[in-house]
Amino acid sequence: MSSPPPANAPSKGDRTRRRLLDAAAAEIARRGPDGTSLAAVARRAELKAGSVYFHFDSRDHLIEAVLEEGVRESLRILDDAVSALAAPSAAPERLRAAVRAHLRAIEELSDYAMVVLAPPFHTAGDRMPVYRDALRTYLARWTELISDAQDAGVLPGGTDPRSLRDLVLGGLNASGLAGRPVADTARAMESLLGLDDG
Amino acid sequence: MSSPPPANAPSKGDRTRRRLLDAAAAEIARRGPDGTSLAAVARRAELKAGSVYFHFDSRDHLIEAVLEEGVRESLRILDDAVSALAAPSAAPERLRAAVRAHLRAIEELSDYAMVVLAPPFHTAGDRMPVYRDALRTYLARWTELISDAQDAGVLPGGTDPRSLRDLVLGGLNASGLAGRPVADTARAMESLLGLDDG
Amino acid sequence: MSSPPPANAPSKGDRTRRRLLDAAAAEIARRGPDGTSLAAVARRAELKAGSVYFHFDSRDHLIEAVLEEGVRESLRILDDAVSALAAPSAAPERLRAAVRAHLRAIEELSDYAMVVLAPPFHTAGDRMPVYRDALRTYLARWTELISDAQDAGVLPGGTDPRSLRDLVLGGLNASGLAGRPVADTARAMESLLGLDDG
Amino acid sequence: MSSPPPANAPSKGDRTRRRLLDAAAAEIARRGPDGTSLAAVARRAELKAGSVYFHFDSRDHLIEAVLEEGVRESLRILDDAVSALAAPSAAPERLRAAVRAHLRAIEELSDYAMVVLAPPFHTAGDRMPVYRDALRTYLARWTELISDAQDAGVLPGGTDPRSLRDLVLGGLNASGLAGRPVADTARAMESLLGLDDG
DNA sequence: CATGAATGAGGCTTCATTCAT
DNA sequence: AATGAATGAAGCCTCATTCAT
Repeated sequence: MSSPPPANAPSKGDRTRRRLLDAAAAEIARRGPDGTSLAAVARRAELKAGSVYFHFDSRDHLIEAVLEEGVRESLRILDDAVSALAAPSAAPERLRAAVRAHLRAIEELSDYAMVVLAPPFHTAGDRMPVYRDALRTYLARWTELISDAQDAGVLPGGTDPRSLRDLVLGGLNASGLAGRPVADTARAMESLLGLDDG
Repeated sequence: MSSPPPANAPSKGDRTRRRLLDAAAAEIARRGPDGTSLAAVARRAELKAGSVYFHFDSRDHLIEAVLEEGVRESLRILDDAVSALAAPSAAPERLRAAVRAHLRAIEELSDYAMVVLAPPFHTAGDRMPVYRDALRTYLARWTELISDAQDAGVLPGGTDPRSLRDLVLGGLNASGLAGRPVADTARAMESLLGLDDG
Repeated sequence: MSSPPPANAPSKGDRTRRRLLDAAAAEIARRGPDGTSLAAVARRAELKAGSVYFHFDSRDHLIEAVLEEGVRESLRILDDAVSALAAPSAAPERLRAAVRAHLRAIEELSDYAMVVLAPPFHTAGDRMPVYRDALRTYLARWTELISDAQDAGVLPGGTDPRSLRDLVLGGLNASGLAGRPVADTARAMESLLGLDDG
Repeated sequence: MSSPPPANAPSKGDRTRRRLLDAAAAEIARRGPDGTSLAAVARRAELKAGSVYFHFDSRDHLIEAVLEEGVRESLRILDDAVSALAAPSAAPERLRAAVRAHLRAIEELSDYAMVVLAPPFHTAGDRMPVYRDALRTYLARWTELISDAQDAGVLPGGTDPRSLRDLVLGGLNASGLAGRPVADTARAMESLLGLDDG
């Protein structure tokens, strides 16, 4: 017979769930949340549409899970990068690390990043509280970083840090989602932010 | 018995067409192109869904008309602003005028701007050549402005001007669409671009 | 001003009505009564759909007028041909004249014939009494001709003449509508009916 | 708890599919392919319109399946009848068997036959290649039979066998579809074709 | 006479969802 | 854990028809 599974191995159900999340992320990245049909996701995951309901309560719950996972992973990458700095580190240094982390997230998360960062998807937040809260946390973290940099004189004070944050994140996302080379984008943004040299 | 209409008065059809475009812009701004149903547009325009076909060939044609008008108007505002400068004017001056024009477009065009600038809508471009071409023209104009600014030493050379362009436009759009005060956004962006003083 | 029209000249309305009938016949011949839309007919007649209602009470009335005209003309051709024979003429001679007249009708009436003779259109008869009655008259005339030929010993007696009539007309119609050369069809049918030589 | 189904029992899906085909045949026979609405078919099959799509890709595919099945069954009946003759059998004998087979098909296939044989339905062939090909095969088989009969001197030579075939099939169809007694129609056609006695 | 504009009904199709198996 | 089958709502579109102009 088959040998017993290792202790922490993902069960069959876990693996199917993962396939569904990946399939949904791919569809959402290509067609947007509204253009994504359960049938298309199921097909991509090699399942029938009805079977999705064994793993998720509804189409919206599946989509929300994808969006939330995207933001949560982005936050993890961001926090890891900032934590990895020799503490205590200066605001500009942290800001530069954040810029790079954000771009790395876009690169590494592929479909999940596309799904999360494209601004118009934010409208989905209305119906999806878990996703909305995760996004708020992510943005709050950035607001802090920006605010600190303003206090340190690296960024212009007297401006709502959220405006600056949107300017920075919006720029990074647009460039990243357009497929510009990450190194290019990073260098240009760091130059604009006056973070050129260590 | 009714007095004759003035020479250039819009006909009843013209007025209905305009109502439809505005209604569609509002819906698209709120739900995205894919989330916009013909019935919702018609309801907003106080028409029945079937009547839309008297004015547009299909839902897609209507949506494309909205997107295209948004970009076209944005381009007009941009070109007007740059042309209004005392010629010949320097690259930085032109860039600053463009930044302000773009923000003004976001403000003035309201729904149409939202519709046009939100990056993910770009996917709609696949099926909508007229919109796609208009968008290309708009982006090309910006690439030029950026490139000139690079040549003038205001922006970092050695970077693909399209990366810089996406950074700038992406930032402005995100900030503008998020409803940040335009003055704030303008000041912050000009500071980042080193355009602070004349 | 314009000179007064000649006494019996068709009025403008008459001419439009004729254009509509011809256009409808063409559409019906190509797509069948159910596949024929008012818009298509109007387009072919270079009118707008709404204008049709000035000339006909409804789409069904227009279609019925076409069908009826087709049968009426076929009957005229048939009666003319039989009347033209040197009276009194024998049954076989009359039958041969009828066969040739029917084929000539198919040829000359073109769209109108196609419209009339294709059996499945008979279902339209349910809603269209004028057409149904005209068709009955036509079929009755043929039943007589067949019956006379049976009495004259040219066709097998002891068979319901209507069965024979359907056999003959069905064959002629199928061959004619399939576009077989009329001479071929006529010769073959006359041979089957034993009408080869005078 | 329920006893296991017999080996070759049709599944629930098979039975629904059959109900749909029958319902569609009935509708087509009564209103023609163009007059047949999905809703009407679904109602007759005691299903909702949308459910049809679980079994067929589109309304056109369903209709084509009906037409094709009608011709295919007719061909089977024809081939069975001719094969059943003591081989080798003479051309006239085969032709007589074919005439009777064709009439039997009209009788047995009921709605399916009506659907298949009514000439104007041929226009449907444009969009329906499977049906078109089946029909061609059927007609080709008849052309052979006719041609052989010509060679054997039973039917007039010097005439395109396809004209003769249309004459014969058109006659049989018209008479069969009009509901004439099959025995009457068979006797009359055999008399016309000179096939009266063995 | 004819058009422009609108309507309401109906048609085809997609889709999220349910449920028995 | 997954499928087969069905549903009902909704979406897009066509069309006969009406009516003011």
